[in-house]
Parts: sequence; structure tokens; C-alpha cells
Amino acid sequence: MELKQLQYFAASVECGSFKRAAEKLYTTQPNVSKTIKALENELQVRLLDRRAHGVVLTRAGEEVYRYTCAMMPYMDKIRAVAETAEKEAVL
Amino acid sequence: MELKQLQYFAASVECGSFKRAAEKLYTTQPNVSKTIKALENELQVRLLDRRAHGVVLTRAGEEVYRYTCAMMPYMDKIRAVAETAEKEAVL
DNA sequence: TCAAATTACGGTCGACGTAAGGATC
DNA sequence: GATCCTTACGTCGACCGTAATTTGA
Repeated sequence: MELKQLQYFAASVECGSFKRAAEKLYTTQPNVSKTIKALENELQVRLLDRRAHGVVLTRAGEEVYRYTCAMMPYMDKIRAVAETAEKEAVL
Repeated sequence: MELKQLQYFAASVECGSFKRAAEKLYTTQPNVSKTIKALENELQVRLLDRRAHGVVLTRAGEEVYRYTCAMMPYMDKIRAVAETAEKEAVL
């Protein structure tokens, strides 16, 4: 499991489609599709239902999305800590 | 920032050296060294002091380690959710 | 038939391990 | 001089984007 996979997944949920998520992430639709497919394969569960107009969360996807969202603030916190420390001492 | 970087960092903290962390992670010492160097470069802050017998946390490292530890349970939770869902419906 | 997702494919960049080098005690 | 961290280096796999194909309304 990689952070990028979770970020792509979250973006797809929030955008409602791989296409729009790809734009938001400055990448291509095939990359989003492949990255999420890899995540689903690793977890052995389908996270998103592919519909004609985009994607929607499955039951399992909802839960994974919830924990993904809960995790993200810690990433931000790590970056914030580093940025603060950076001003006090040199690398 | 990648999950692997944080995992390698946490393992190094807990093991007290890159060498032992490498064993625990089933990889080599150079890879641990390089991975953590990349994390430090990205965050622009030194996380570990390199000593003769191993590594110890810097002030900034302590904080990053705290948030890293806080984050990890969510990853486990995601895996658990997936495993539970797997039993109820097929991929 | 249109829009979006998937698959195929080739090139390139990065990650890995081995080996050599450097620093600290 | 022993131990651990770092740097150098070559290889191989993975990721990326383009293009072609498939799927669903």
C-alpha cells in the first residue's frame, strides 16, 4: 500500500470520476485507473463502482475512504513540523 | 512523501540503527540510508543524528516520529476493513 | 454514438543490491 | 581496526504518457 494510491483514490471519490481526478492530480486518466486497480488488487476488494458517468464508492470503499481521510491530517502535520523545525536549525 | 519512507524511518528509530532496521525490513543498509536521506531532503530537516553506534532522533525527528506512529493504525484499519469486506462480497 | 474507463506499448527514470569509501569510536 | 553510515555504479523493473480498445447509456 502506497500513499499515492490512497491520494488517487481520495481524489477520485471527491471528483466523482477518474478523468477529473487525473486533471486535479496533474496526471492522466490511465494512471489513475491503473493506480486504483493496483490498490484494489492488493486489498482484494473493489473500492469503486465504475459507472458510465464516473465512479461511486462501494460499501468497502466508503470505509476505506473514511480512514484515508482520517490519516491525511497526519501527513500535513508532519510537513508542518518539518517546516517549523527548518526555521530553527539548518539541515 | 511516501509511506515506505515513513516506515523505514520508524523502523530505524525503533531499532536504533540503519543496519538493524535493514534486517527487520528485509532490505540492505544502503537502501535504508538513502530512503531516509530522501525523506530528510524533501522535508528539509534532519530527522536522525548519525552516531558511531547507530542513529538517534533529533528534536524535529521526535515530532515526526510521533505523528508517524499516530498515522500507522489507520493503515492497519484500512487493511482490516478490506479483509472484512472481502469475506462478504467477491472482488 | 459519445464519454469515460481499460488495456497495450515503448521509453525512461528510479530502486535495488554489490562493492568501495569514509567516519567515528 | 571494527562497526556502521554513505557514496558509486550497473541492472532491471516500474511508472509515465500516447494511442488503441472496450464498455455502458
